[in-house]
Amino acid sequence: MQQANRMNPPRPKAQGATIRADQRLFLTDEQLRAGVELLFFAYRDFTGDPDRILAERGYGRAHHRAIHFIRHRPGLTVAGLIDLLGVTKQSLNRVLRQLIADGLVEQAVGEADRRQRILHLTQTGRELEASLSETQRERLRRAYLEAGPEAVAGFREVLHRMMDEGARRLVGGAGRT
Amino acid sequence: MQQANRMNPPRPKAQGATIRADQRLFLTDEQLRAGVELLFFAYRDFTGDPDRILAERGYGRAHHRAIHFIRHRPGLTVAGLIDLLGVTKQSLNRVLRQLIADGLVEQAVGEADRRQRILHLTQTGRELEASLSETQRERLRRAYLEAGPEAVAGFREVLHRMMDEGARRLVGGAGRT
DNA sequence: ATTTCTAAGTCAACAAGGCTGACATAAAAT
DNA sequence: ATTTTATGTCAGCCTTGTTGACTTAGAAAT
Repeated sequence: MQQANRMNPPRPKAQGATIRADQRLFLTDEQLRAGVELLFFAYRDFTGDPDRILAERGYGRAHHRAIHFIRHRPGLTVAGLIDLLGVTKQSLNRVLRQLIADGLVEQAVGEADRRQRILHLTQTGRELEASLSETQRERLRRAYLEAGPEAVAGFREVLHRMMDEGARRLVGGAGRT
Repeated sequence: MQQANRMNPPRPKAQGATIRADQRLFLTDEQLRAGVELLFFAYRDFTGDPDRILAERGYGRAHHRAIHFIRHRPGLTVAGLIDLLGVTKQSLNRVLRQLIADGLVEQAVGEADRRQRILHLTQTGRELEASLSETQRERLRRAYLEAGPEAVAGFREVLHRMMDEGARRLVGGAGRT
């Protein structure tokens, strides 16, 4: 099951004296395809650790995402969470209802707008969130450490530019750039 | 919480004999958390384009992954695909059966081992695969181009180190970077 | 040659987590 | 007073993952 990947030599061909082929080797279809697979495998392993912890408690990845954002976006409303997750109200409601029933999440009536429900974690919720994100931070920490600051900057740079316009504004949390 | 999540100037700093705290700013919990979110949003947008195309044809992400690997791993067997995807035989079978029925995938009896089924795409299958991966490569190409070769190297480096041992061997197919 | 193991396929049942559509209520906005 | 918005909920559907059980064909081992 080997091979058949490198039979895709750089296409650019010489085109005048402007751009040389070897300057764009990182943009060949083969390089891009490798990036696609890298993302697939890395993301799969990345979500694997918390998935195992969640399964023990009868939760899924959707619960993880919800409590992650509730933890890190103080003052977050239901509509805000829906925007962040990119899911429908009905879909979120199902997991939110569980989390509230289980005492991991609480709601408070919004001060400015009393229709809003401001979400926050309980102590129990914070504990679960911490144990979940710790596994992911640990994985990332190891990768960052091994790769070094320069690589990390590049990692973040590329990921950032991969995002849609809309998403870029959501990244980084509250008082970010 | 007031730092740039994008341009993330590395901290080379002159190091004495010991490691100073500011050399590890890229390893703070806050930086790591930002990385976690970056991955979430980038991956979500990254899979969004093909998802839309797939939906038009009544397929899902599982079909995409299957035809991707069938396309890029010549001689791939069913068991091999199961390993790559990390799903069960039953789960894959459902998807594979559809793809075969719809004439996107064909099977050939293995030469060495006639129990095996060697998977390959038909012309139609190759066309769909191309249109799906083109959207992803295009997104990645833009991000790579904007970020530059150095950043891309870092991107790949970090992703690679995020993977589990087992997955690293599967990446890139053949002779990878 | 017979037994055992393996690759593939299938059926059934279940769960998570997406989706749409329809509707209800309270509070804000007009 | 009316309309719009934020939230919540019911019902039903789909995809894609899971387990468990069982079959068939071919390879391997005894």
